[in-house]
Amino acid sequence: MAKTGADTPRERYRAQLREEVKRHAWEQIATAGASALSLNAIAKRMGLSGPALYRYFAGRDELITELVRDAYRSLADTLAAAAADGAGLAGLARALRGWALADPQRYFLVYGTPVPGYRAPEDTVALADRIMRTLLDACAALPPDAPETPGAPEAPFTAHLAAHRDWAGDHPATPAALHRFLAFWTRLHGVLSLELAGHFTGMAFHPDLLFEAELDGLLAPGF
Amino acid sequence: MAKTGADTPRERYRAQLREEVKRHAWEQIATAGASALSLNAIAKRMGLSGPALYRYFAGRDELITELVRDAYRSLADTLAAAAADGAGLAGLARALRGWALADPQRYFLVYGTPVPGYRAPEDTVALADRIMRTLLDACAALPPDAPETPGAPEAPFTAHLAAHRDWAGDHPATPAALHRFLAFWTRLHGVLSLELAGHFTGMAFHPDLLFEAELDGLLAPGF
DNA sequence: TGTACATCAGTGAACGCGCGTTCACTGATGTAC
DNA sequence: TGTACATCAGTGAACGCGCGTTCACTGATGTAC
Repeated sequence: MAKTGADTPRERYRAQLREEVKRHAWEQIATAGASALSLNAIAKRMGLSGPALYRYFAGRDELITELVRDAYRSLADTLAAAAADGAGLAGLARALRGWALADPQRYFLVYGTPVPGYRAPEDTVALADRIMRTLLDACAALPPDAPETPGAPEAPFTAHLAAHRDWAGDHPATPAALHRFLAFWTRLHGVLSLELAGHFTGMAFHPDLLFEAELDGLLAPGF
Repeated sequence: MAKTGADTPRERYRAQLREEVKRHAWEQIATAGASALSLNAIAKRMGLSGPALYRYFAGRDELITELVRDAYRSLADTLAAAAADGAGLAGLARALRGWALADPQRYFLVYGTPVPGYRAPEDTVALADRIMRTLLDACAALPPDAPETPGAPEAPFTAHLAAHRDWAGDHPATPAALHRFLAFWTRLHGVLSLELAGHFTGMAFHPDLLFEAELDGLLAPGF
């Protein structure tokens, strides 16, 4: 009787085929980029006729939106699983890197160049929040910075965050933790996105060592 | 007699029209992203017929390549001008940020999500090198880190760079300077690209303050 | 267990679109004597 | 300064392509009695 989670053979088949479409979509994105995604091409690859897919997706846009949602969910789950396994901030960082390396175009679909017109559906911000909350938790869980040297002034941006912490909602993170979270996010994204985009090719160093070096800096007191 | 720089009226006109095409191309990219760039659409907007543009560009690919080249050149020139004005690393950072904010899609065309198949033409790596060299110069020009506390070990990644500095060619930068350059590049790219992609919207802090905070960290000894 | 009906997956044809690109041609602009 | 010729910008028609999407239809799968 439950409407959600109905499990007739037909519904199972539908869900299965939707998944297969998405698998092919990811393949196509990996090969030619997200802008080249085409319903007809996917159908052809699956041995179906073009219009068949309209039984499963309202159109190209819904498919892309679904892929974005899946990417967010996958990353959120990966980080949540790492956190549940007791990973600290360093563990989360490495989980993030692993996730990104596993499928660069999936990473870019979420954090890459935005298409000027595109507006992400409402519910993806909740998914993005889940990711940020997990990272923020780990930042807040770090041992607080050295017993405040009296007279050592807070970083100006940390002070600024104390006055602009609305976006963190009711999260009990200190301004310093918020600051560390933002540094964590932006620095690791910086290394990762340049690495994935191939901007380090031709340079002989190992990107994972640069990643670890940045991570080290983020874990240091005062970072 | 000089083949280059010939300046007949016709050649001036050609150059002028090529520029106009590129201006429209940038507008189109800013509105709908680089993947939506279309020669026909540009021609229409200029009041010309589609095939007319083939007098000026061999095709869509040559136009895009030319835009990439221009973007690289523009950034290289901007940084070189700042350096010539006596700007240090902080000044270069702010020049970079100004350049990126002036036209986000231009920034993304160079440092954004790569199209899987695309191979950048050979001469753009030389332009990318010019940019990196300017930044590397500024990193090398910083006062060297505090008189090495004896026993304070070098960061492992700095040591790694000492053994993998080929990409810096004959640049007389110390491994520490190379390391600082990479941190500079990746951290600022991290803040910038997330800001330009709109990932901070909804958070109430000022991105320029985060940028300055990261910059501060990069200028500190030991960063 | 068997028949009658409803549901739904998938097809093929079709529409309109915009794209990149080629080609033969017209008309204006510059050049040489 | 004037005429004859070459150069080149831009046009319009055309080709082939793949796209997203709609629609009427067939045939298989499930459901109810």
